[in-house]
Amino acid sequence: MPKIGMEPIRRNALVKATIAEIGEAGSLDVTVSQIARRAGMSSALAHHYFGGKDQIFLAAMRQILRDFGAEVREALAASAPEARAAAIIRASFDPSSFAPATISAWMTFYMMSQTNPEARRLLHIYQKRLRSNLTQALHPLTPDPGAVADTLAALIDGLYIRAALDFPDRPQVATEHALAVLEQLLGGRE
Amino acid sequence: MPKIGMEPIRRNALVKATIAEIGEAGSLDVTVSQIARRAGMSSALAHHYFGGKDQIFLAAMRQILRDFGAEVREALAASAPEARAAAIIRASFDPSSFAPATISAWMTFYMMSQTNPEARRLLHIYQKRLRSNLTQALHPLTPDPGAVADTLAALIDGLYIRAALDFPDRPQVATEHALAVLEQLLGGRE
Amino acid sequence: MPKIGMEPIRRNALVKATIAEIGEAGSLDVTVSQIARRAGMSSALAHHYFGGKDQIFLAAMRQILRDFGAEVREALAASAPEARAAAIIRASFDPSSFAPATISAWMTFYMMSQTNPEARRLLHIYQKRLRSNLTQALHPLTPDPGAVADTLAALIDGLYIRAALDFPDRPQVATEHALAVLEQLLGGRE
Amino acid sequence: MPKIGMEPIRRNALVKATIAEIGEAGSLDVTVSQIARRAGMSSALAHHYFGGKDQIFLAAMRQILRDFGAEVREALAASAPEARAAAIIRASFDPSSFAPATISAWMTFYMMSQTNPEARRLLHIYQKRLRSNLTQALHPLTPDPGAVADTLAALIDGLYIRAALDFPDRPQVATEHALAVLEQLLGGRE
DNA sequence: AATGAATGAGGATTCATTCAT
DNA sequence: GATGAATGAATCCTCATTCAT
Repeated sequence: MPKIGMEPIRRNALVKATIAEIGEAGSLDVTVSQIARRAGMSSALAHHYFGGKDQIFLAAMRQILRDFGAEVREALAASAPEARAAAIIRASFDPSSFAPATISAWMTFYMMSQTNPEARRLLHIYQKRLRSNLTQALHPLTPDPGAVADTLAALIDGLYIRAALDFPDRPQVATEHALAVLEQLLGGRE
Repeated sequence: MPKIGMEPIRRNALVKATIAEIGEAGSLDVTVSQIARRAGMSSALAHHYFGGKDQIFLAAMRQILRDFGAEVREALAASAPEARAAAIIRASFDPSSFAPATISAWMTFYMMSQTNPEARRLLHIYQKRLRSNLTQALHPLTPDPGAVADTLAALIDGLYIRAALDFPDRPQVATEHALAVLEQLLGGRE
Repeated sequence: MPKIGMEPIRRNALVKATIAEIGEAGSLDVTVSQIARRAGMSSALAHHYFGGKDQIFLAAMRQILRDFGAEVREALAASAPEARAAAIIRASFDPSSFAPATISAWMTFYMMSQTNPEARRLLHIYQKRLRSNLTQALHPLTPDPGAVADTLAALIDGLYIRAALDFPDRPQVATEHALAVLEQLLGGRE
Repeated sequence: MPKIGMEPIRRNALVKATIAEIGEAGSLDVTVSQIARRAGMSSALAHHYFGGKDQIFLAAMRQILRDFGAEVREALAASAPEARAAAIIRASFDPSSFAPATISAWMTFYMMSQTNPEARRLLHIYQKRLRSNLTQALHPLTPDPGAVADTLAALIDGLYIRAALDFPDRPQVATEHALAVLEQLLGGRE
């Protein structure tokens, strides 16, 4: 007895299942059937709702990006103006970003960006937003917030990849590292 | 007309073909047959020489790493002691590192590292070597070469990914950016 | 036009096709595609329903064993107590057991038993059942039904293999042979 | 530096290696390369000497049959006339016949007989010889040596298969069993 | 809304066999 | 006599995707 208004519930379940499944597999080598089974439905229905595997994954990635965005917004709202840049850094290395599923999703996302335009578009949006957040946060702290933001953004990405791939215990080290650099970059001014 | 001593030739051809094919496809979604065809042999022979697809790719990655290592060594040899850190940075953003094939190979490599132990081992070796090179180069320039090396290494990775994925024209920007940060990090001393 | 409830039909068709195909080939050197084609479906569907080639074959063997078991049961039901041992012998050499497909299946089954645990399990079950049937049938006829049953069971297997491999026309000879031995073995009592 | 007169040595090594390899694999699923490697030569040479995989295996089977024939001959020569039938039975269940390699070879041999004429021919020869040996041995003991020989031959095959496939420890049981039946079959006369 | 049924297309891998040296 | 080189052909299996119900 098909219910009405199931669509958002189903889509949500699929997104969650996708993230979980990718996390367990460590890569995108996950079948649509596996995802659908975990989400409690047939693979046909998954296709019905999303149109194809890529789009299922993209939806999952959008979710991850959305969650991260929310985290950043919260962190910013709770911080004094001078602490906002640090807050962004802390959010970037939040343990939730180091869940195996999230790491795998990011790697897959990077790979996909090279051939899938929609993935590339998404990635650009994310990067622009991060840069904009950083620039704004740095505004009261340095005469050239854009330059510092660029450096920090790249550093965050680099530290993330290294922390993710190398040593599962390095998120904290990465945070401290980035914070130290931030200080140093700003310190040059004083 | 089978000649003797073909093995190294074939292996080499396969490695080259793998890199080229990955470059065109933008991912590891390349069949062994495609690679073998481009290398001018049957897929069976490719298997015969390497044992499997993963090992073919790993051999290709080793080649890329080897090439990069050689480039760094050359750059170091040709530089005055104070210019060595800058030389490593320049080598890291050498146009050869931004060939689509190289970028795709790196992404694939990152992905593989999450599940394939041999890939992970390779990646660690590469990272250790880069850090060691940087530390040594920074020795005459700063009292804490290790810390600066860590920052630079992460920054290089971050800038590389961003340059690779975002804007195919940004290698130069990345170089300058990294060099500027280097100066700033060292400048903290003065 | 996919109907619902096809599974048992498909499985059945595959089992039949497997037996037929093995019969024609004289061995398990039959591709899943051949079997599937004969069963009127794609090889992918065959895999979907059975999971793999071995399991397809095992299902076919189970069918053969089941058919044989039914035959024995019928023969036993229709026989007077003193004639039951003879009935089992007759059933064992029924022409249906000498269909090329059945012979090939048995040979394959024997081979498989050496490496495949499930096949070995099945074989043991079959042998236990045969022995139990024989023992029960011999109960009223001899003081040591177990010993006679063992001899008869081995004799039946030996005669079967010889009849199957040697002379396609020997089933009858085998039956008579086994019946004569039965008499002799029991005659020892008198 | 190719030596002269290597042919018999090579052939012998290959036959031995084939038996060993089949024994380890438990089936004919052994590659020519494996066999050749174990025999210390290239697979090409194996082909050169035997022409093909089937013929390599057939040569191995001939060896097994020859060994068994020799064993029987020896046993017969060492026995008093009344003990010859028993000697054949004992030879048939000699531990050497239950080496995994031998068992697997026999199974393979049976399978092959169904499609390979040369294998079938070989099998017939073996069976005729066994029957002839048994008949001769039974001559002084029973008025119908042919009939008893047929029964014993079938029983031996049946017990062999059962002993081989079921319980690796049953050779002795099989021997005793066959000897008991022999006695009984002859006893019917007295 | 939901799914069981079904498949085409492909893909890694294996192997017996051939051949030039 | 001996082999490294090479491959064609095959085979199992997987999976995203479609469709009738």
